[in-house]
Amino acid sequence: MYALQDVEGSAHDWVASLSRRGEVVDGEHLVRLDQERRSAQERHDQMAHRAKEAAKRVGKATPEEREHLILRAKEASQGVDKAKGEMDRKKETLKDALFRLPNLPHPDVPLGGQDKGRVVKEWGKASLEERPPHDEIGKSLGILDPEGATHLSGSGWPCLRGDGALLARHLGSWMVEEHLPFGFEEVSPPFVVRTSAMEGSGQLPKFASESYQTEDGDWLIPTSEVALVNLLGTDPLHEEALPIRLTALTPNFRREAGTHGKRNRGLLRQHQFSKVEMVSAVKEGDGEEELLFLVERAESILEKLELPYRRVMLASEDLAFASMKTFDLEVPFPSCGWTEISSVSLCGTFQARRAGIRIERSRALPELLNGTGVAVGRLIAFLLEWGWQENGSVVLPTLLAKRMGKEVLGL
RNA sequence: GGAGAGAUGCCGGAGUGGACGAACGGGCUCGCCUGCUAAGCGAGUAAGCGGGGAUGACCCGCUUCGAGGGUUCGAAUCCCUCUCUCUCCGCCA
Repeated sequence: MYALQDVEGSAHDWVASLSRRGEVVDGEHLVRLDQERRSAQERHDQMAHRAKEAAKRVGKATPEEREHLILRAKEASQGVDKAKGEMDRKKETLKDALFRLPNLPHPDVPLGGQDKGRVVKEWGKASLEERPPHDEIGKSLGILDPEGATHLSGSGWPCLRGDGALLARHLGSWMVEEHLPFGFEEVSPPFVVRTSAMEGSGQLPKFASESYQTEDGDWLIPTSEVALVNLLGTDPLHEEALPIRLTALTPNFRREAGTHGKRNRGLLRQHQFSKVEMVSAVKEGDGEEELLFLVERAESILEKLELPYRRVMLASEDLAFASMKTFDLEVPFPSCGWTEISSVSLCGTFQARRAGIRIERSRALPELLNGTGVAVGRLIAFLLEWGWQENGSVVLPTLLAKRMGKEVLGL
């Protein structure tokens, strides 16, 4: 979201920048709306001034002149109502237009679509030799129960059992514990949020169809980013407290309508999945540095599990609504290739403005960032394929083996 | 779910129809005083938007006393709705 008062000077820059995302915006229209809003306010302010003066005169009037003055004041007051209605409409129109604009891509971001993402780092050795897909491995080990999930909930829902459930539980809490020493506060937020929260972090108004809405009009969080980001807006932030870092392990709910196929099977794309999320609020100007910090946090998870990955800078058309710059971490699935397991985004002041996140006694807004550190379901899926052996068992990374109390699943 | 109370500036807290952007206290800032982390004295201290001005100092106007609507010439003050907080009851993990 951009500031109303910036429209006049910046609308044309926005248009140019947004076109890099493939977003077509009519800049002339924005400028026109802004001019209309200004002149509407001028008219209103003048009339309100006159009406105020008239009302004051009534209060001081003698009984004889009173009646006459009230009549005049009444007229003035009616004029204000009209002018106010006009002004409010103009403001609303402009706000609504701005509200629908996504964040501006960072200049570093490569131009184009999905295929234009830039691999900026590779770690570990990616063996892509043929293996069964993770869901088959999981099923034969008895740790994935898609039939059970379907029986309960229909297609697209996860059900982990036995070592699968244990693995999910260990991975989730282990990852949170990994982040805590780096200045993160752990949060266990509500999984249901108001519409205003979804708007604040940028999931609405554009992507309503992607999320589940309750009968009361609230929403199941599609990511705990929604909860964590909006949590920051409860009270103004203390400047000395920055950077503020929050992390949470939560389930996330997405409709993901109409997604089937090889790349989406098993745990890869579900209506419910849990992940560890990280959110940071930093001083304006510190966003880029924090972005790398968060990426490295996510990478350290994979490195400690001795899993190969690559870091990709997303291209402009691939950015999320609120993001200006995003790094994805991808892992090489033998069955279906490089697959996202973490996504870390710099949102600048975009969300702060939408969600009303302020710094106490300061005009500056904080920059916000969010990132996955990392997704539990996809991590399990990758572990299954990565550790798979000809005899059908799955070798666990050393660190995890300790925690699980076993080195191999299925023996 | 039922009953009641409340929401005012950075904080506390007055204010029940006009002279209230808001008493008073605290805090904070600047200055004075005191010769030295105390006490005292004085002044200042909301934000947003629009206009003027050199995109400065500054000046003018509008809006804002939880949010939205209503009554009125005029609302922090009256009415309605909503949100939130607190207390009691019910219900539960």
